[in-house]
Amino acid sequence: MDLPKKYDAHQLEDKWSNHWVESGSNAWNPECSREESFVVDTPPPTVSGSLHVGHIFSYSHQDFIVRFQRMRGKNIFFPIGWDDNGLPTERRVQNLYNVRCEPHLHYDPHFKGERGKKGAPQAISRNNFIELCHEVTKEDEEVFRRLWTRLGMSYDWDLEYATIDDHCRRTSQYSFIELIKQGEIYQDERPVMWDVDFQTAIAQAEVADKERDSAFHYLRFGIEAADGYVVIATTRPELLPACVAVLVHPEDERYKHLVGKNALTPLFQAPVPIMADPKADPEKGTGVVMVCTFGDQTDVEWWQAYDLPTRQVVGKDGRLLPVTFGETGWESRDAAQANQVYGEIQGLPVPKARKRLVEIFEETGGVIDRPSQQMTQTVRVFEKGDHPLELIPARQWFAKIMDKKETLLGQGRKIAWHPPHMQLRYEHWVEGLNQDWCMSRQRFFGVPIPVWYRIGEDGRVDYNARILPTPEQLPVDPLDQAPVGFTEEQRDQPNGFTGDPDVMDTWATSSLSPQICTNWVNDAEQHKKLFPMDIRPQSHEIIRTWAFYAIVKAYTHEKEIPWKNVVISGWILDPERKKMSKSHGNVVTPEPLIEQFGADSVRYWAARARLGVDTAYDEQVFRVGKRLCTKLFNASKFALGRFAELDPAQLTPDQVTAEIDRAVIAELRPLVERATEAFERFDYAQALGLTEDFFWRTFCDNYLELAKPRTYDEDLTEGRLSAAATLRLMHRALTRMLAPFLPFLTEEVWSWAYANDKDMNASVHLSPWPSLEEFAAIPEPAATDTYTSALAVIDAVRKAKADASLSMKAPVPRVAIAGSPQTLGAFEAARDDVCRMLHIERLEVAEGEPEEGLLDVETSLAQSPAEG
RNA sequence: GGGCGGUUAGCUCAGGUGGUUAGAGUACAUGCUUGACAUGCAUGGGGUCACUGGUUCAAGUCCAGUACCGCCCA
Repeated sequence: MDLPKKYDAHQLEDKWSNHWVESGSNAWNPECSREESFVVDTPPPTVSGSLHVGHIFSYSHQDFIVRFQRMRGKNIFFPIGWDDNGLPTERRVQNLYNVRCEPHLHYDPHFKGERGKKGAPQAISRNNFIELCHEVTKEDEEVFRRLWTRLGMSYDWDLEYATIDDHCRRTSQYSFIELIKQGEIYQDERPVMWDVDFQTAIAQAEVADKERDSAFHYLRFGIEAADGYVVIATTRPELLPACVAVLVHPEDERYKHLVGKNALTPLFQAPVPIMADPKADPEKGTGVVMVCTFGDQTDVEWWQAYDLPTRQVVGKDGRLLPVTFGETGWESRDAAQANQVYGEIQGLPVPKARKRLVEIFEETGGVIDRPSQQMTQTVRVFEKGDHPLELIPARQWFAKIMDKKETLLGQGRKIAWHPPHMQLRYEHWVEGLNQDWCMSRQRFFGVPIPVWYRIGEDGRVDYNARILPTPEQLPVDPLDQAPVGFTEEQRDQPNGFTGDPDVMDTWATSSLSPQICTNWVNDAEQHKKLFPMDIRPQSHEIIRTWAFYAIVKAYTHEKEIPWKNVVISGWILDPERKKMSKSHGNVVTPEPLIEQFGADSVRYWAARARLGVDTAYDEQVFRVGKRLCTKLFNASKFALGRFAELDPAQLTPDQVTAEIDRAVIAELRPLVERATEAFERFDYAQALGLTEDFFWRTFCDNYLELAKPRTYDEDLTEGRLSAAATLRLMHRALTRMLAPFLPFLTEEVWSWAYANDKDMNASVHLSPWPSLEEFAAIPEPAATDTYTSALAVIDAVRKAKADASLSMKAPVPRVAIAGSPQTLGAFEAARDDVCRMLHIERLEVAEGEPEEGLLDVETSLAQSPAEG
């Protein structure tokens, strides 16, 4: 066989990725039993998100594990999906096409999106908008598909899914309806965390804390029917018109006498009760707190506890709503002044309203008690948004989770987490839950909430009169389809129906990836067979979302865990150890790296990082990967060349007769054991490290050099046969052990020599992972120190040559070694090979006590290199 | 404020159940065109294992605390 002259990564990538697709080597076989299968639940990446090296980092980790399991003979279930519904896609579409979704508009069948359009955003209908979203996700998916293929990810592409496709919508809606029927999902109108930019409710899991510059403003509240005032410190003065009560601590002597009286809000002159509550912190601010509709979660609690009135001033768009003081619910002792002041801030966005109101405070005497105090404050922000969240009452769907914290902790403990401390992250999240999962989103591109409502005779929606679709109707869009028994003409009419306008939280769908992949709704038998899955690989920032919600769903539907193992990848950090993200502007895009170093080298880089450990981005590592590839390429060509003329049928374990060959096989055994053990623990990095080190040091630098002279014997001596058999067996094992990491190159090398072996497969990736049984026919060496004593002499002579600035092939007239009889006996088996390798002309052996190490080695070199 | 993880050579990282002189790669220095590989080979210099205590015959490793970095949650 003519082997390629130089290592060309890209040529191999094209060749083999096409070949794998054609041969179907990654296909899952539905006929195999569960015990023979390895079932993987892969994270569907957000396709519209920015793609950077962090993605290929953690996705490669899955593939290392999967490829190992495949070689262990497992029937691999390895699907891939795309998470394309939700805000990121909508935002991308808005920016790309400069459009805005207006749900009240009618669908325009002739509308065509145009990219990069200037001017004011064009308003388009919901369905036109959704069409554009589909268009964009199609393209984005293609980018990912190409990247994963280039990287050699061994997905079964027949199992591909997208969270917006029919199957996922159907599964997600099916789950939703089932949970409504079980009472696990309910609808309620209550204050929810609301993003004023996207104008949607969000869930606790999507909240991020951000530090902001803020200030305490000290305001004087009057006391009704009394002299004096109390001072309240607040960071949200714009909520003053929404004030409904004032609280002090019951034990606070300063204010005890005021409890039961009314305070009067400054400027608005609204009488509000002064009450005592132990949650009012005497240490915070002045010890007096104003309760508003709604400043924070505690306001909501007080509002509920004391049945306080609601004075909503912040609207869903984040601007101050029109209100009239003096009307019922908006009592004021001076409505004219209140309305005049409020008129100044009505309609303004919250930050501007705050600024303006503070100006009015300053202009008006007797309001400000003392200068405001600058501070930094932690505010809650939607993780994908910019402005602080508001608490706004709205009708939403919720999944019950607060009632099953203990149960969910128990479910988490049934799962093995890798590394184990990641389970704590899950536990802490569950323990810290403070509200049910808000599942509905006021968005457009997502899985619709599959519910209609009856409309009464009076034209009002009766939210208690729900109409649910039948399973056969799914997936359904209640805004486009009428429920059974109704016609489209009855939509939004008295005695008719209306569709729920909302979509689900994207996690409501992706939390079902185990059910989606195993075909829970359509094929109960297959689902039963694959569920729970074996592993869930993912990174740690989505423990609270993807992992958590999946555990919730698996429990509520089947009282089961979704997978037996969760395998957590770390992050790639930038060299300053900051998280890589588009907003930080520190992302590295993967394509140029694959161009420059090749896919195998990029995979090598990913494989070097241990599970769960955040790793600084270091481009050096790609170069190291490339060097390993080049080394494997060259060493393979050479090693194979050493036995190419021999019939592989001759190179069997029983031909390994030389002691030194048996000794090196004895070195290989623990490697196989340890690497296998590491891989079984999902510690691919350890497996790679051990294998790489052995391949380079033991195999290339030492054994290959040691055995080389024998392989050049002209006759087919026993020694030559033994060396050839050892080389072949060892190289065949090492190639397989590197295959999960370097799938392209190892497949190429495999095709040169081993594809036709009877006990192997044509593809290295379907060949068995090396085992000790493979070498069982090779006896252990008679002495334990044959290899190590050879190494001691090799090291010493090499050092002597290096110190003398001699070439490694320079002849050595004399070497004298001294050691124990046992060591010398062990060395005897390596003597010929060592002498031939190092060009030692005379080797003298003497018994003695070595000063250090196994042997004393004295090397006599030629007087000068010139004469030598 | 609570929790989790980290701190080992200039850099990136390994270091099962404590046990000779703490490792690898890279970078650096020197030499070597070795019967495959100069994208290589050989040799070498380079460490107060963050710090302070403690347990122990023995601590990078176990315990307590401190500092700094990162993350998660208030």
